[in-house]
Amino acid sequence: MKLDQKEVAALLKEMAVLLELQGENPFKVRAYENASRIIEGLSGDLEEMVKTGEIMKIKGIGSGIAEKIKTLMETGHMPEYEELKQITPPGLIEMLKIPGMGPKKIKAVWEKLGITTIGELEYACKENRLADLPGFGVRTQEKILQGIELLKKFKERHLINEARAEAELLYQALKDFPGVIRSQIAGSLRRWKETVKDIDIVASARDEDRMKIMDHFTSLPSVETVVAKGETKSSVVLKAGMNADLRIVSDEQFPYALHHFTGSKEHNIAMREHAIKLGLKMNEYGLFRGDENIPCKDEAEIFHQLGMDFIPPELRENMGEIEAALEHRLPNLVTMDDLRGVIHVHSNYSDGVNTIEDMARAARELGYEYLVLCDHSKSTYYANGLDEKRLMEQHAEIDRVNKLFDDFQVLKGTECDILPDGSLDYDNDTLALFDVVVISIHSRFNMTEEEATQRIIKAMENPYATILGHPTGRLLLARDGYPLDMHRILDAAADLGVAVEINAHPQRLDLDWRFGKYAKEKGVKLSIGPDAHRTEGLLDVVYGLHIARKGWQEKEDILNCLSADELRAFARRRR
DNA sequence: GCCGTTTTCGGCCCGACTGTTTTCAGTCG
Repeated sequence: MKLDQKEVAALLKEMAVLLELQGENPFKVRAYENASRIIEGLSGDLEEMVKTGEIMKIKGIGSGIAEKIKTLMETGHMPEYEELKQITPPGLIEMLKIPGMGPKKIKAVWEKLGITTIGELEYACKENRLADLPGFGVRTQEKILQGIELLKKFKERHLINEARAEAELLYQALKDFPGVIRSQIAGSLRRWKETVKDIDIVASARDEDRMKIMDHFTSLPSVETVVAKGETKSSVVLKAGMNADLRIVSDEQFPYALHHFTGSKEHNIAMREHAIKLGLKMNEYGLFRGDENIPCKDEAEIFHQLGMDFIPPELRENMGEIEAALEHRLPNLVTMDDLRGVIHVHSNYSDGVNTIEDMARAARELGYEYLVLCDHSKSTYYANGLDEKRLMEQHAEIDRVNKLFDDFQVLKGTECDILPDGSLDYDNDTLALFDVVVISIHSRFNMTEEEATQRIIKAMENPYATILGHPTGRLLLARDGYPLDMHRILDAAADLGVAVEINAHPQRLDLDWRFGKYAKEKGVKLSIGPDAHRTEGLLDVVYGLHIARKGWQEKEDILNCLSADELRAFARRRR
């Protein structure tokens, strides 16, 4: 039975949830959560590592979990998991999503009242049956009902561009409000996670100003309901359907609070464990030796006090960044200023809104040196893909536009479809006309993992393929990608010298950043592509850039950092 | 369940807020 590491990771995560609902030792629960994350981010052959026992050398995986993974990979079963699954009604897992319902309360309503679904829970609240349980009361009951309402009304996660827009509104309303000294957006938004659950903002102020800032925050026009309101922390639900938290600390405490609320939780735990090793204590208010705070004026000083280089927020996922910071081998992450060209945009020759000239002017305006125009190929008839005849017209238009500038150029590219059998949508004579060929899948999503992986590898073997576009085809919060063995794809990309796209559209962000380190280890070049269908879409590059940073990418790893001529040469060298 | 520059046992990050309690448990991040 073949299980990939994603499936093993998912099973370990679920194991953690099941154990938690059984009231197991919280540290045991954490052990499973950690193991899940480690396996998910593992680069290397999991099956091999399990077989050789190599896996136990990784911090966080001991004999117990290693043994369970071994059994799972050999037999396809994990008896402990299956037993727990047997005795745990699935509705209990759903209940964890209700704000205010944790494992203890769920266990209580299950054991005392026999409640196993959210529907039953809602009914029981309305019948006033929860109020008499020990540790519960009328207020608890109301809160749970409210939580169920919120759950029904709002999605759990939000796209990064939508959350950033809301966060920016709150931040603008707060940053110059009287009494606010420093303020910043923190949380997963600052770490540039591809989707976010809520918005976190940290501010500093004098004690006597705090309450009026909280009053201001909780009564902003985008706020729908106030969930909690205290002197240091307030929590609201926005009309846009997401939660937002504001924390206020003193200005001396601001750097520590900013670090704390930037997270991730896993990163913070690991940081504190490291602090303890140095005889220090760390929390959101300071870095303490005994009772004495070690003063730090910004985040960088906190890291330096702990013997580390500054860790950029994107890397704070406890996926090796702390060790790297201690050994002074953090990557020098790629920046917006390093990007010289925009790769992968559409024009009105296929399904874009704007003309080639519009797109070129907009890209030039943003400071880029070149644009790689990649309209669709002939099979994507729904997107007005170009047949050979219209392609010639388009190339003539590109030549015309290129005469308009002496400091900017449009390169001839295509987003050429990968057909179901892995061949490309243009013949090689036609492909030879392009400077850059992006190849992507837009049809037949329902293949098996093996078929889809083969299909893509075969397409990459074509010597005219330059970049694999949006490799999984996922649409965040809407559609999973087709199943792929991404490690094999990246291995093949490395062998063949094909680059892989980080599609920067906020609904894609595909290649997933979790594969960034693996791609880097293998020497696969990545390309940041906004996939823009109108001039405004060029701004999406920023999302792709930060996803690249999250995947540990440096300037040398990114195709967009090449000059136009270097990019042409990159494409030519495998023809 | 994991881990060890005191340790193979006894710890395991830390604090705010809420609601149920008269000093604390549960949840959340």
